[in-house]
Amino acid sequence: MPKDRSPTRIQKKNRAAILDAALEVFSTHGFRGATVDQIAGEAGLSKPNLLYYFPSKEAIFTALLSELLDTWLDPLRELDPEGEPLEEMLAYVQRKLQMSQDFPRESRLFANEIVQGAPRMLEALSTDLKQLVEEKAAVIQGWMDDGRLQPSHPKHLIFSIWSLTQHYADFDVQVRTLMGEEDP
Amino acid sequence: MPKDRSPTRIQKKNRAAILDAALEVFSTHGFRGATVDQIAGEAGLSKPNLLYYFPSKEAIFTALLSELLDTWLDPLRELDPEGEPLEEMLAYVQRKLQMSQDFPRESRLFANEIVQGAPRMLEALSTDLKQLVEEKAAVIQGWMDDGRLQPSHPKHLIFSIWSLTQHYADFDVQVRTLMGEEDP
DNA sequence: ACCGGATTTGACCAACTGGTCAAACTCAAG
DNA sequence: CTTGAGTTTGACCAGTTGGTCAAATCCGGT
Repeated sequence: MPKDRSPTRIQKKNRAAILDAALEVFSTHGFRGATVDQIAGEAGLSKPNLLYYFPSKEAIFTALLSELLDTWLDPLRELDPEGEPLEEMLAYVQRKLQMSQDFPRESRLFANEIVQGAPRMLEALSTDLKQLVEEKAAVIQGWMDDGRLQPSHPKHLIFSIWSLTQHYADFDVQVRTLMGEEDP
Repeated sequence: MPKDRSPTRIQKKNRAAILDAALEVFSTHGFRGATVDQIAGEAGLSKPNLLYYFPSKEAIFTALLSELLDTWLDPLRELDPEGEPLEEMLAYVQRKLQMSQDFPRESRLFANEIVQGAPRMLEALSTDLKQLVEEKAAVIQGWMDDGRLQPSHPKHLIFSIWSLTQHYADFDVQVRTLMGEEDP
């Protein structure tokens, strides 16, 4: 256990390597499907060495989640209540799409976890995510009430954006298989 | 190993129970996350007893897949090349939505597998599914060429239908968490 | 060069997991 | 009731996995 006083150069490097490796492994095998050995190998460390930096597999996963959630929610967070409604919505879709394209592993990590009932993410979902969605859904509802945006159900509108933008990252294999080797 | 001559009453009952239990467990934990003991317990059998009916965990999964794939593809299969384009597309969405609502476990089973790279499904994807999609995409393309349907990319249109209709089944926990306890 | 904390590792463990097997039990047909 | 195939189970095994630990090694500051 390293002292909690200002992380060493080595600590910073290894922690980062571990989290990156964990993202890679967790996102392709899910929590249970991933093994500590696999993550350690991917990070270029031995298993005991990895467990010197994180007390448990669970801890790695948790650390990874909290590190990623903020980034993941940024596109929605940037939705500006003062902006032009349609413009804002289209820009949001754009950002979300970009996010899925740039960070497919993150997308799959969340997908994996949520499909399986989000046993290790429920708290984050019902606090951080819920609060943000509640807030932004209210903004969208306001736009609809003002007649500045086609009326529909704000939350379901958000869900439809999520499903569409994340589909190509989460179901990448399926898309790739069915599209053959054509251009995007 | 039961003789392959006409299954017994008990064989039929137990095989069905096992497949149902397997669907339940595999769909919520993924292949690796599921344990044979769990499935056996859910089916009301002991582990060795379950393995008397199926030679391995892998075999259960495979049997489940081939049993389910046909049903799962039915909605698309029913798309009628002779029908009225827009009507047919809307009816397809309707059927697919109904399917996700009636069989969320099946949806999650596939989602789980595909998100993880479909290691045990690639063959089915690249043969059965690919053939069907190829065929129906051609039909849709025909409709578009004839100007009877808004032009777009048929396969991507299909993907968007899939992503939307399956989202509520696959990400059920997230939807439920964010919607609170409101009515659908 | 030396020291003490930081880092790394090989050996090890207990729990779990997929799977086996022979023995026991059930059940339908004669 | 007997019989033999069909069914069930307790005991067991080997491989994997998350995690521990003491000993060894490395590294930065003096």
